[in-house]
Amino acid sequence: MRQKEDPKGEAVENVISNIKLNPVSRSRLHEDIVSQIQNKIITGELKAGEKLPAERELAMELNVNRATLREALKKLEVQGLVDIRHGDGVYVKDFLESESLEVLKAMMYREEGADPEIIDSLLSARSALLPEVAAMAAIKRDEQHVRKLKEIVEAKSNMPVLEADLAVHHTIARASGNYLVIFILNFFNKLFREYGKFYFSAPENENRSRKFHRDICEAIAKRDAHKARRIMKDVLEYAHERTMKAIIDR
Amino acid sequence: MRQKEDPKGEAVENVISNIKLNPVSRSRLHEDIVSQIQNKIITGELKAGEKLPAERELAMELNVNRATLREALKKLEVQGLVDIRHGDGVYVKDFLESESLEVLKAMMYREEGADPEIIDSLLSARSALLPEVAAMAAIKRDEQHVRKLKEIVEAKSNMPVLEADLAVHHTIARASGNYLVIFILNFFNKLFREYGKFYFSAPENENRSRKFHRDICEAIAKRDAHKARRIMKDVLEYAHERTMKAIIDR
DNA sequence: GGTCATTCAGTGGTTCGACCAATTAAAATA
DNA sequence: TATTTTAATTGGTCGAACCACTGAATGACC
Repeated sequence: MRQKEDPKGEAVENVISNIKLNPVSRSRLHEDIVSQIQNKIITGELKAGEKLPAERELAMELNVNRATLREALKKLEVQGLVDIRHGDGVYVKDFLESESLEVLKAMMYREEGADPEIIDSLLSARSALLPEVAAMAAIKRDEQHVRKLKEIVEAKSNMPVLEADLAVHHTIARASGNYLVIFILNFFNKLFREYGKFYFSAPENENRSRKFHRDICEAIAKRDAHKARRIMKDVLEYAHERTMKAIIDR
Repeated sequence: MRQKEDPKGEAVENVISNIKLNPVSRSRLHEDIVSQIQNKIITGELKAGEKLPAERELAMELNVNRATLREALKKLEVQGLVDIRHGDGVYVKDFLESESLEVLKAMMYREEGADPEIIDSLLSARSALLPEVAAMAAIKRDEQHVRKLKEIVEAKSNMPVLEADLAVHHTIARASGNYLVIFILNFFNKLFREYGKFYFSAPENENRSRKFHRDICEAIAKRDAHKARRIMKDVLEYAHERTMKAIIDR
């Protein structure tokens, strides 16, 4: 039975050989570690099922204390990126099984600039979900939501069109009365705030959005679910196409 | 300047007086702490903006070591529930502003039994999103996904029907090739694992699901997006109705 | 009296070294 | 050979210390 710590054991070779993690600068140490391991997992350098070196070893390799490394591992555990098993070891999980939007965000931001594949994912997901949300909103909305929509439509000349657009989407999500939808839409909007500039850089798209805001507001006010769904679907598919074109041409 | 630790200072009174956190049993200590603080935030006992006692104090109150408390706080930080400011303190955040699905899950699980409104939200959101995902999957799937679906369909007599159902949804999400959709579906599935029992308690629903798995697999294998969308839509609307009925009648 | 730079106690961040507890596999035993 | 025992490995907790940042009290200066 071991009684002493850090028995100066030679590198264990029955686990993945060497994952080349860099020693780290002095400040937000554990955050740097989180980023490093997160990136190695997301890029596939660390694959699902692989066992990380023991904490004592890994800490030494990173040139940090074990407690600091453990704080980093705890964060990665919450993000669903690693599985920590008492008495056994730390195992890499499949990051696509993660439900952490933090991880998704890390995937999106891991490349400089805009990753066309990720933006395409976002725009597709919006196109898939929002038409039905618009229909739900048309049915379940109350006067308060209609008032809010009209406010945005009327005030939007004083409002950047991207902000107005996000506000319209957000209000429609609220009007749908569905908690999950509100949550998901909040996340979509946070991402679209980054990427919407590619779409709204063209003036004709801005005009189209203004018209869209008027039309969807009217459809929801009239409780016309079918029309709301159609309007939303059309504008999102148009925006999808134009945004991808703008990104590829840039 | 302080040179010694734990200067036996009297309880500081310029922060929230006493949040009554219970000392904790010996195993998964930091997880118990996470749960306690999480609950206190979600129930509103700890309000946004409030400052937690200093780590050294809080650790003493919980009867745990400071390192253990810090691991718990790091997890809460990732969940977006607290804001840790070096040299200042730990502040409670507004959990409704969080984009962490972990937090949403904690909110859903905080009541005993099943909250009909939450389940209705979940089933509506599924009905809104998944038909389009099925259509996407029919177009973008490759052979690997078809093989996986057939495996599930054939093996599912040995598999609890709920697990088979979740696996089918998950495979379809992967086949869609849309990262956002995969993440969102993972989350839906984790919730539905809790609530699906209300639906599958009826044998006729289990049979319907088996047929659904066969049909959607076939439609996707044939790249028939229209049929896949229709099949998914029908089964989800049926499941929505039956599940809500089962819950209300229970 | 008001403004600014300084000081310093308090707080989170990191380090060290140790022991506890769960797991696994090798070794001893039936 | 099958089972039990043992010991090494690994994550979990502990406690004590020092480092680094923040903000408010202090005091010099205008």
